[in-house]
Amino acid sequence: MFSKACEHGIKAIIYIATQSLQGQRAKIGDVAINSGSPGAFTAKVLGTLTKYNIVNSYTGPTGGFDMSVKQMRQIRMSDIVKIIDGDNIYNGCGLGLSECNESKPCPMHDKFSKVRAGIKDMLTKTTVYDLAKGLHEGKTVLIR
Amino acid sequence: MFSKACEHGIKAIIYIATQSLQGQRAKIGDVAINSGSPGAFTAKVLGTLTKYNIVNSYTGPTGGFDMSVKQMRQIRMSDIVKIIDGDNIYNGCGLGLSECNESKPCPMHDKFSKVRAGIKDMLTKTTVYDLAKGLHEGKTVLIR
DNA sequence: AATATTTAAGATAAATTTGTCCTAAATAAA
DNA sequence: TTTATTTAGGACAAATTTATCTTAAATATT
Repeated sequence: MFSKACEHGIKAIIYIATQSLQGQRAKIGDVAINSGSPGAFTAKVLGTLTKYNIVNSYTGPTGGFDMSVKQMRQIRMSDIVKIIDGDNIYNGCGLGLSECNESKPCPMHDKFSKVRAGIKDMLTKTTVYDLAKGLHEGKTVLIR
Repeated sequence: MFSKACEHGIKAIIYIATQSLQGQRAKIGDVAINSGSPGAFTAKVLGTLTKYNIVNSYTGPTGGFDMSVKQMRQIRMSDIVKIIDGDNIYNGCGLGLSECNESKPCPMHDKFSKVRAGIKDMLTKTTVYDLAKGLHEGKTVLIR
């Protein structure tokens, strides 16, 4: 469904958000340990997300990553997925055709587009804050 | 969503089914041309699907692939996807955790499992015949 | 029986994704 | 100003997926 880069990116963002809720910046090492993801790899993904103002980064001692509550509430999972994996998941053909639409559909188009709409809807309605809250309250986990 | 192997496999199966509806076996070369997929690669996927009795293969002149109408009506897209891509799409965690369930869920579990159920439902309710019919009637296409 | 045609299957190659490593740049603190 | 710490980013490596190539096995036809 999502690429590994995207999975790691999402987990990292959720962890950073929970730390930010506690007034703490998260260093990439902490992020890696607490989100169960490879540090250097995740660092690159966070670099991309920083460029898009999804998360904020700071160099030097006391540096790390953080998010404002405003960011957490505004940024939707659909934004993050789109930045990392592109929008193929929202618009792409289920059978990989370069184009596929109502007027010239692939055999799965009708049924597939409904599923896709469901995914998009779900990701669009879910903010970083929504997910960070569950983790912060101990109702969900990032590692197993 | 699906791997390339799965996309090519599904397209190939749908093409073979339409040919079978016309009483014709499809050779791998025909399949490749008419489903827009790489022949040798798709041949391997069809080899796997043959092993699982999704499709029938015959060697020698007049050989090729075909499906009975009974097969087309019984075999669901979920069967094909499971054989090629495994059942991660039905049961896997959206964030890639090795385990993820109600009692110890990842932050996306609740919302993600609904989406997954939608995908599974769609694939389970769609048979090869359903899709082959649309292609056979010229309502859908395999190449663009 | 010989031949031509087709799938089967293993080896190999190319491309993409995932992951690591190392150096540079930024910056807080001593 | 020096030092230690952290992200940034390029080069590189490993793993996986996608795709090709070649030979063997099966089989219909002559």
